[in-house]
Amino acid sequence: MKKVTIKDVAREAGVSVTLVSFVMNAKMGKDGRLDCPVKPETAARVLKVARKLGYRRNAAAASLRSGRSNTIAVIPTDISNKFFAGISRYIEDKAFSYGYTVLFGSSEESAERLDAVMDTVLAYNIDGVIVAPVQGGMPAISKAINSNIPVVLLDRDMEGLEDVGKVLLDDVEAGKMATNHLLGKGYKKIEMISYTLGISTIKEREEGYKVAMKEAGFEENINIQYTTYGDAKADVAHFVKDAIARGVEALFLPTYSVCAQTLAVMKENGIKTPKDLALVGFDESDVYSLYENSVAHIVQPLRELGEKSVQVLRNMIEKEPGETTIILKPSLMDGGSADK
Amino acid sequence: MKKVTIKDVAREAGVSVTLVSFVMNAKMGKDGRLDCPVKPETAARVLKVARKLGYRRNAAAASLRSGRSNTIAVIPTDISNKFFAGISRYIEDKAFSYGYTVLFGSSEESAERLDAVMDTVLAYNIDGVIVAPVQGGMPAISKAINSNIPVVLLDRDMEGLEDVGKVLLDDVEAGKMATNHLLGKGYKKIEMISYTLGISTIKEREEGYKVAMKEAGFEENINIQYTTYGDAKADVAHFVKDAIARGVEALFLPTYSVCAQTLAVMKENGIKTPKDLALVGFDESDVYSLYENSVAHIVQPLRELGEKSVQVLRNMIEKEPGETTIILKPSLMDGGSADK
DNA sequence: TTGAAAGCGGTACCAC
DNA sequence: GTGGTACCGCTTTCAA
Repeated sequence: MKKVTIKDVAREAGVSVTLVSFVMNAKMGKDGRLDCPVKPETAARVLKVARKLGYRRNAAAASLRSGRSNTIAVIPTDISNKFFAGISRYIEDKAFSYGYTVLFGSSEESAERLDAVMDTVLAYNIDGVIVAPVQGGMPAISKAINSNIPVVLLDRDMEGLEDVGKVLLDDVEAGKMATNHLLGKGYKKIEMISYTLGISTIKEREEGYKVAMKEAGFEENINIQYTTYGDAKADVAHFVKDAIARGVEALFLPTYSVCAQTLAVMKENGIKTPKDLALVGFDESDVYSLYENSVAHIVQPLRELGEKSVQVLRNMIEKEPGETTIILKPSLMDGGSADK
Repeated sequence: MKKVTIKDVAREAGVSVTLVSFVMNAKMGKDGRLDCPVKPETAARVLKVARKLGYRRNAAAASLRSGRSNTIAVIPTDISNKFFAGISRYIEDKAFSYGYTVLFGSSEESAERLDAVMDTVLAYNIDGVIVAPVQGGMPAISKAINSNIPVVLLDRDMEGLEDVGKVLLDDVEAGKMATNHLLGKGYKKIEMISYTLGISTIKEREEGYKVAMKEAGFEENINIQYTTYGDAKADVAHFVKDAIARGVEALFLPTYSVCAQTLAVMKENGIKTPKDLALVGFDESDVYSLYENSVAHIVQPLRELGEKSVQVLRNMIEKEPGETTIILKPSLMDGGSADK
């Protein structure tokens, strides 16, 4: 079986290529099954021939001619991260329902990689991009905007970009929620271990923590320890031991990875939660329920984040009016690690 | 900034489009930096103009004309699975080093979805496909083969497919290894909880388990409980309690998901490992090290699996000779769950 | 309803 | 070394 083109179908069906093109692109209205200016019988015949010959549209040709590809790109920072892996599914489903194909490319939390992926993606005549910005990723994202490709920022905000859509979590609220949960249980010496990643998300979670502590009258207890993405292991071990020594009662860990690191350190050193140290983590993972004492954590509305980002992008692509910035609310999943 | 084409560059640089095409496609040899029949000064000028104008090759046009896209597709069964997420990175890196772009599309363990992804992928003039077969996925995979697109089966074998490359784990060996590890510790009543997924991988792990048990003289202890992918939770709870009641000493869990389910059941019911039940799991996860008593597990050589699959695919695409079936060896990561 | 023909932006082949 | 030009397969006027 070799490449079957629209011409082959046209010849075999005894019609022009135009007709075949019409038929192949016809979405069927909810009534019977047509919507194009082609006689039903002709359409049926074309369809039959196409199927018989195993015709498959050449996306490259279609995209070249029409300038559209019905394809959107999604660039998460780490595809193996449960947060993005979960969101990906919702994005795919929603995109599919709009007739878009989705291409994934991970930036691995690197601006250079983001730039490379963006180049590839732009070369493919993509209709729009959903991207989670990384530190220093501004130029790469600007490229898309300058090429007139609609961009939606997902999960992380980035200032100074014009005409971009945004679908974010209310991270300040998330920080407050986690902190208030611990405060509500009666903990007072609550601290954070955070990343120097320089992304909006984490900064706002820190902000929420601070606000909640202030409001509760424990401003003097506010303390955030910073580590670096990638080699956090040693730092975290040090922080945790130090915290215990200083009588810290609880920690808010604003990402899954820093939480996993912390749990590892605690396990190695026989530090029990919540007895020795109460915890609230972030995002979902099997680890939270399987850990000795299940871990309380902030949950993001993955489905909504995924679906909304596609919706916003679609509106931008089709130039339809609609919300362009959407902020969603987190929720808290309780667990033994926050008990008192 | 609007679309800049090769023509714009040609005009601006005062050369023909042919020259621009040459220059844009020139890979630089390790010496200075050319490899094409273009005078260096001309090449430099073209390059400068291209950069100034912000030229970006239109992949659709290139692919349409040349019939190649320098793009390969990877279709795992579940992108959020640590196994595939890990492999993806190695695939991307290796593919990149060969000058390929990678497109991902998950089949979600569904033949229908695999078919849809395959259609999309074939429409894109893809040069080759790396796919993890799902049950009933034969027709979808045949499509690619019939379209003369090279196919490499990753992780799972599927019989009756001609001219496909294969990069697999020695799953019989993995089953033996896990079982022998437990036998070596002195366990005798060793059983398995497995899936009725109907994929080669799991069947062979079962085979390895049986062989090892037989060789050790415990043939009469061989017992495999089967559950179904998706709704294993209740089954597993039942199996585990039943196993305990029957005096089973150890379980070999041949996938991450069945292992995670088992751990959840054990935690809920206060069943301790290895005291009440010894375990050997499969694949990697943070869970294994963070679980109360760390979990011994079989590890697959992700890097090799990923790199080899790209290599095999490349050889097939370029019609270069080389191994077309590669079987890699697993290893075992010990953990407290297998102690005695 | 239908069809002819003009490109979309590159690449490949050939001539100079 | 360099340039001219016929396509790749499809969509999209425009006319019939």
